[in-house]
Amino acid sequence: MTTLSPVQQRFILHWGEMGTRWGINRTVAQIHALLFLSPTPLPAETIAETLGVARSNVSTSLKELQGWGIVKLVHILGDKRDHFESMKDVWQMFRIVLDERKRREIDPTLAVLRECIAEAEEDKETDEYTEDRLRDLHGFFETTTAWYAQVRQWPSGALTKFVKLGAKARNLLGITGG
Amino acid sequence: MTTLSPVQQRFILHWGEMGTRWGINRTVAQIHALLFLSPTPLPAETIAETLGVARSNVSTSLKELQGWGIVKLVHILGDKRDHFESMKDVWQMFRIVLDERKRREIDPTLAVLRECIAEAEEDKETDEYTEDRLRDLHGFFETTTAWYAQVRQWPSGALTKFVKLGAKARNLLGITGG
DNA sequence: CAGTAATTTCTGTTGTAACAGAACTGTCAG
DNA sequence: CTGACAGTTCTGTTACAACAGAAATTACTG
Repeated sequence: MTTLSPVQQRFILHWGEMGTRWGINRTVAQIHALLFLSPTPLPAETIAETLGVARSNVSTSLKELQGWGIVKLVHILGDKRDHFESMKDVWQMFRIVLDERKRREIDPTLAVLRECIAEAEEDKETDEYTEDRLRDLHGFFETTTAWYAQVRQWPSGALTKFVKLGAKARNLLGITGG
Repeated sequence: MTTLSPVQQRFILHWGEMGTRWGINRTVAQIHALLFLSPTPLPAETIAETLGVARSNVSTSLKELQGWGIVKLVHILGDKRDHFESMKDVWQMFRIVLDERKRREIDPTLAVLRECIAEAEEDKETDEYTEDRLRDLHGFFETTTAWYAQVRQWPSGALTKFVKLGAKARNLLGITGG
């Protein structure tokens, strides 16, 4: 894996690019892509060589990926170096990422909204219009997170079944109008 | 609106912070927050003063927001300046943002994956393992986007109903096992 | 057809995250 | 205890997006 095939290279570069668009460090995303494609766990040194980045950079990025919980440190018999492997189950991987982003970003946002609304209720320096908009937003996040909490428990095959049901799904649920 | 209440200020700052975490420019997000809270459309000049950023920066950011389709240029009778207003329907707003991100990021990713898989099938320099992983990923994005295409058509109230159904929903849909 | 106000585009600056390389720490073998 | 290697942390550099201010453009108005 020290040298990459054109296909591997293309995917890793694209994955890095996508990372930046979603607020993920490019190198972090590239390392994740590399590990995701690798059939075996890789040591940090190999990752650095393959991607052409500094060893120190790899160390930091791996810490980040472990923090997300999608990369794990493993040991290989007869090799004292740390090796790293990516989670391979795509569904579980994205579930973890979504959970984590909810925890890091959505939950704090909900907290801020609640506090803002509470404060706006008291001192009437903040106009009513602002309060209404914040309530809307709060309601939106409340509903969508509750909805996600439910869907995330579906087995991965369930989404496929749901898709196949098509428009029938809404009828089955009795969800009709606005 | 030239001067902000503490609540408004807090929300705008937080929204800007959240923006950066999701790959949205801080100022762009702040302007969006300001317009979202504003009961009336605002001219660029006012936005610049209120947020304390350069007029030119506001101009660029407003273009960006209009590009996303969540801010519109409007005119006020008797005022020749351009005014700007944010979409207020939170559900529609996020639907638009999701659509746009799908178009800009998910669709190109699907294209890359398809091309990578096609190329991997031909020249066997790329090992089979890589091909399998790319297929997994492609399947994942295919399913989730098809699923989103369906859910996005639900009226906003439908999600609330779905949440209230709780675990019953899966039974109604006949979605049982993995 | 000036002259003014509004807006956009251009250009140089700045702040910050990402980074490389060095220094440091820890671990193990002999 | 010493040397070699793996891994982490620190420090200075770099690259780039974000930005302010100036210049240019556009749209009116009298």
